[in-house]
Amino acid sequence: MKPTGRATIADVAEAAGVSKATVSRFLNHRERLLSPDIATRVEAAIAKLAYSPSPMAQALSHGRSRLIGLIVADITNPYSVAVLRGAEKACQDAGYLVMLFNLGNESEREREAINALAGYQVDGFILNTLGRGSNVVDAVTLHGKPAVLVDRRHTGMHTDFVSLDNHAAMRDTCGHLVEGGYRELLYVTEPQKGVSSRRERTAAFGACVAAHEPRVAGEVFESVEGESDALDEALRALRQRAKRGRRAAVVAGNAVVTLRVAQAMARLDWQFGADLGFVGFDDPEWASLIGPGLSTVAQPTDEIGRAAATCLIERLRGLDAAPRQLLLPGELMVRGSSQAQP
Amino acid sequence: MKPTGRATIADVAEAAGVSKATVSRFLNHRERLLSPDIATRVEAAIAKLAYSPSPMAQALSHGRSRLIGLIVADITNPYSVAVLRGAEKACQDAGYLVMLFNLGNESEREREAINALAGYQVDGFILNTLGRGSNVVDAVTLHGKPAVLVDRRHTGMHTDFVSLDNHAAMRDTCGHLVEGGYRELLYVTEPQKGVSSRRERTAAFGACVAAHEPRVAGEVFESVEGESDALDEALRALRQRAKRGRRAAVVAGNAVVTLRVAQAMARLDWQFGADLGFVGFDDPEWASLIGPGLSTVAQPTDEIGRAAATCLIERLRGLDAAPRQLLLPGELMVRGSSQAQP
DNA sequence: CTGTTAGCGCGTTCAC
DNA sequence: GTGAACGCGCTAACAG
Repeated sequence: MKPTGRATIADVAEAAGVSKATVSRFLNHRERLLSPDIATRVEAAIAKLAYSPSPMAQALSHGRSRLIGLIVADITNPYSVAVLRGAEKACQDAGYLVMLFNLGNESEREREAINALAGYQVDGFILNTLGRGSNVVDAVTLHGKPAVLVDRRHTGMHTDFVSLDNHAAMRDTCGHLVEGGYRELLYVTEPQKGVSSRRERTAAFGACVAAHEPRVAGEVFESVEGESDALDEALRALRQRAKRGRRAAVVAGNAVVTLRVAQAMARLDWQFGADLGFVGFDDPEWASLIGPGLSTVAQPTDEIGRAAATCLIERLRGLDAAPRQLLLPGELMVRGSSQAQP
Repeated sequence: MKPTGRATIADVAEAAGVSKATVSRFLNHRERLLSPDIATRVEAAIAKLAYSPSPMAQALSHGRSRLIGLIVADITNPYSVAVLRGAEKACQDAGYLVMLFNLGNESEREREAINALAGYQVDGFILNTLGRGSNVVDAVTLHGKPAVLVDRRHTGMHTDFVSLDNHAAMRDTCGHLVEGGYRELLYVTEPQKGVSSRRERTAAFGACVAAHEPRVAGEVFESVEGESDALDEALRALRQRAKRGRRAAVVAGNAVVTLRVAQAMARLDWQFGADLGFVGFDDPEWASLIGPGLSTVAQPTDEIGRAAATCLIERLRGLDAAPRQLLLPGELMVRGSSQAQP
């Protein structure tokens, strides 16, 4: 066995008494048949030496690496992880490996990430990033690799896009609350900045309220990390408005916000359901354990990740269709926090 | 600009009017100075063309890829993700990229993972895997790459190892409970199988109880996914024993178990603190929101990941010391579930 | 059908 | 100090 520990194509060629090219053909162009005699000899040698081609050398020569670059805005975010999980699985199943780059919320590093990954000749990108300062388009386009956007779209970037169907999910959510008798709604979101998903959900909330006017009134509150006083105040104001017999409910834009609202409720010593209705986007495992259970909108995170990877791999296999848009449905998980109180 | 979109070393050489070798030396052997004149010319060309060497070609030729393979038993586990996060950051800071492989709890795939990553010439491995069927040693040794184990040690594998100091953490936990007047203790863990961390914690629990005997009595219960009845029964039995004035408490082996126990408490309609004391390993964000707040042992997950990566990178830089063992201290987060009830 | 040759982009001898 | 030549492992273009 060679010092490197791995057999090379040359070793196989020698062992089989043929040339490297023949071995290469045996591997890549299975369809064009080579004389059965030689084929079996090669096959034997390749098995005997436990040979498997070096992806790096293949990448260098043939240009494709069977690597997929996954760039995540913030790996702290459970949503990102859930997507990561689905995507990683789909990639593995298709014979691709995932190279991971976490931006740690520093959106300026996006370019750096793309370049670093492109250096390794990744075949394509899965992007779950902020997408502000849309020079990203150029970067990706520059390297000529296909990309899929997850959850957050970049303005002006015509690539495939996979996400929760925010509009439908919000419609279901608000419908459920209105039907349950809630009349004063407050949508709590993280600061929108340029993040498309936050903007979409906020817009959808506005549309839903408008659709139910004048029976229903709605407001939006941007919750900033660390500024818990403001959130407490917003919740108090909401309950004030609810005083004249109109029941009030909060809709949380994601799991982070849900956590903040739950903490605020604990500070105020209010009970979900009894004092304030609630539905939150994302369905963390602990949702059923808080108070009477938190109603949520469960995202099909695994499917989203899988769909993103599948989309990308189809492109890698040559699909040349117009940019697609996959909006996957969420599932409303009704628990105690949005049940009518007897 | 070339069709590939990226400048090669040849382009730089031509632009600077020198040979490729000179450019290569400028990059790698900065110490040995080449005539200042040429140096500046090369530097200019390299900047003008925005040249950066191809890691793949480097890997192929020089043998090192600046890639680190990270194998995770189950990316669903928040602990794995937390480690992943710390490791990824440390790797990035040191100029390495992470290649991710998720076993999805199929421990047989460990070999496959190692081979796949080795194919890409990863410089080393970070392993957070089950480590059963310890043929892994061979596999890693075979490829001659250094590795560092996180959280779970593989029997007979002499590599660096990073983990929580399970023994100390358990000592603190039990000490806290005993001090708080709890006398009947139940340690709930996932089935131990071959997982070293679970065995260590269980053993440490036994040792702690022994140290406090005969004032304190302790039992161990293995909670299997889906078999919630058995868990409910174990908790009832615990409270039975506590009847004669001895207060009872549960210690949960990790966040998964904590979740199961919390669900059981909800089913039984018992309150943490009032009906049963509780401390759980791992400190999920929602711990403070359940009942009066769940006491926990917070693992320094970020440091663990960072330490693992740092260890490995030191090895890659040539450190040739005996296998090290880093046991990082946990932090006891005291909340309502283990407070003495008035 | 198969072997020979020429690169992919880079590091590293070896001469000059 | 610097350039030419070779090899890393593999694929693709030509021959035969």
